[in-house]
Amino acid sequence: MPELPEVETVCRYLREGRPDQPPVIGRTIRNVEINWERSIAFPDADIFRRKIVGQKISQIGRRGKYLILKLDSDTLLVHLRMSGDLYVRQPHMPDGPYDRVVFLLDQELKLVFEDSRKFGRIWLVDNPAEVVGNLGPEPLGEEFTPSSLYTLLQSRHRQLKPLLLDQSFIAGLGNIYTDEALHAARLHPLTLSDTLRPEDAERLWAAIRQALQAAIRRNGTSIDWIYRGGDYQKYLRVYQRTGDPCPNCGTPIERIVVGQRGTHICPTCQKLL
DNA sequence: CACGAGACCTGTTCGC
DNA sequence: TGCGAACAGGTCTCGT
Repeated sequence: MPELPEVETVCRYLREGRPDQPPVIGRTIRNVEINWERSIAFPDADIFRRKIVGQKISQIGRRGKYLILKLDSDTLLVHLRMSGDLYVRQPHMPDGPYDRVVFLLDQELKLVFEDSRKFGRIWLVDNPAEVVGNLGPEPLGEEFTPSSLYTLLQSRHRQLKPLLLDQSFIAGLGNIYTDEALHAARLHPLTLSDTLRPEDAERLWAAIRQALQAAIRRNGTSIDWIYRGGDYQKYLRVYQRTGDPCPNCGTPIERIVVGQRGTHICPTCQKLL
């Protein structure tokens, strides 16, 4: 499900609430149900339970695709991977078949980690850098500039798409927004990173920021039945639009495979340099 | 260092 | 209709 815009949306719902979901800030974790132990990456499930019970959630943030919940004395990190979701369930709402970890809060509220494919992971650590310390820059942050991207691209000799998906290069891009950004920047996904000129890097920089910001404004992209809310899928230019006309030139969008990931390009607009 | 394959999982869709 | 293959928003590990 989630890339940066979807995680940002989940983060905002947890922090600020939404019509069917009260905010989670300030609530105390009274107990935890762990229905799939491997969802807990660290520490072991019994230690996790013992440490987390009684702690209050004081802040909620995001780094790359990680949700970061500050507790009284530890930090809870959640990565939703492919099919995860994290949201508050009210007493009248039924349990679901994919509830992997359920945090029981005050007032019969539950913070539910739902994850059909079981790829998602949760950490409870003293220092969040233990988990997110190796991430690359935040693409919407101030330190990410056209020239910093150009320098980073020059420092590697890799195909653009796998490089943009590498979270230690830039944090937060996934398959959807990488395809969207490369198309908007008119760059072929197999282009080698150190062949870009400064103006190519600047176009890519702008395309990445634009795609992420526009998707956040639409509350993210909903492709499966799993994700509730966002509607950026209506505005996708190439992702899962194989055969549809390119919004720039009308050429049918093609699907190729790059680094074992389905990849969507316009063969006219995105020429290999 | 760069790259490809395989693993981890379950559910849906596609093709015959 | 049925059934296996292919595919899905992610990341890690291993071998070359």
